[in-house]
Amino acid sequence: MNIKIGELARRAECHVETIRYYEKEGLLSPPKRSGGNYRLYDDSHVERLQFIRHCRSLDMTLAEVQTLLGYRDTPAQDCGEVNALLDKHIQQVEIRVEALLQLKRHLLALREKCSGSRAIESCGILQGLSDCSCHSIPAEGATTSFVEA
Amino acid sequence: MNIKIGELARRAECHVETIRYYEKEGLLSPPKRSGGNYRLYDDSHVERLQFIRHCRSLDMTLAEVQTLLGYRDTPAQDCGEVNALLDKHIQQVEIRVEALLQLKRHLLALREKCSGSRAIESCGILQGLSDCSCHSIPAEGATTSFVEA
DNA sequence: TAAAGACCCTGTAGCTACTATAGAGTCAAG
DNA sequence: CTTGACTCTATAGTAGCTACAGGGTCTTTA
Repeated sequence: MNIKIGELARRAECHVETIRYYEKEGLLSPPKRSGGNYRLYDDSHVERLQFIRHCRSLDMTLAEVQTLLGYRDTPAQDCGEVNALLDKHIQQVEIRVEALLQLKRHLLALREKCSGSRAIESCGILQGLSDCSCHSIPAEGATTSFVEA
Repeated sequence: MNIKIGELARRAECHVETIRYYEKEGLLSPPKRSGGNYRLYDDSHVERLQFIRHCRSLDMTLAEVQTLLGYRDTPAQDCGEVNALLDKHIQQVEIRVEALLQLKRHLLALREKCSGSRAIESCGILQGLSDCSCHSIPAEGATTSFVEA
């Protein structure tokens, strides 16, 4: 079974460019090529790419995905480290949720400061934004980035 | 009152490079220079930069900050649009929180699949990650990025 | 046989909001 | 006069792609 990159992309629901990017980053090993220099994939590539995309949809970094792929590739070990990686990832998500809820509280407090259609000069929101008394910066590790659809 | 960029950075609690970056991006207008070509700032710059940093700590994009600065610079208007911008921003935060909670549910479900220290081959988590049946991609606009401390 | 269209190739630049260098110049204190 | 703290510009890097440009390949149809 030899499929070209477009078909692989369709089966894993991702862009062709993303596949080439993963190859460049070492998550997918360079596949064999056709006479016309087209990349040729088989079922194992489909499965591996789906694994990667699934991890990405769970918001893991490519480094985390690399680690998991490494575990997959050495089946002799036990999977305690897989569990640990996932636990750590869940914890990071929890931290982000907390940071976002804190952020929302700040935004709502700010929004309270102006409810009407006042003149810009007396707008409580703009004034609140100039006031730096609550200038707290969210905790580190609070950064998110999601795979796009 | 003429302060140099380092002092401005100290007062707004941000990096010198960030200030130069904001100038390049048009959020701060180029200040006057000293004989030795040093940037010289005054109180209005301090206030404007604090405004920007406050907005950033609330996770607004630089484009949103630009818009708010624009409103500030035209005090004749009323501030209905300021309220609208903030409402939209709050809504985006809510969407992100929901996406993250959904993500956490997925991760916890995955984590349930393996609790022991089994051999890698039979690890339920790695198997779950290969299975693409729940391959849902988080909603757009779910991306977060925070100002770092 | 030729041309059109769909697909593929490499390489590079762009996105956000900075951060981090390199290599040079300025300025005040000792 | 030298040291050290500060500043300047310009450029490259971060994550994870995405979007070209400028070509080549393959299949189908006229």
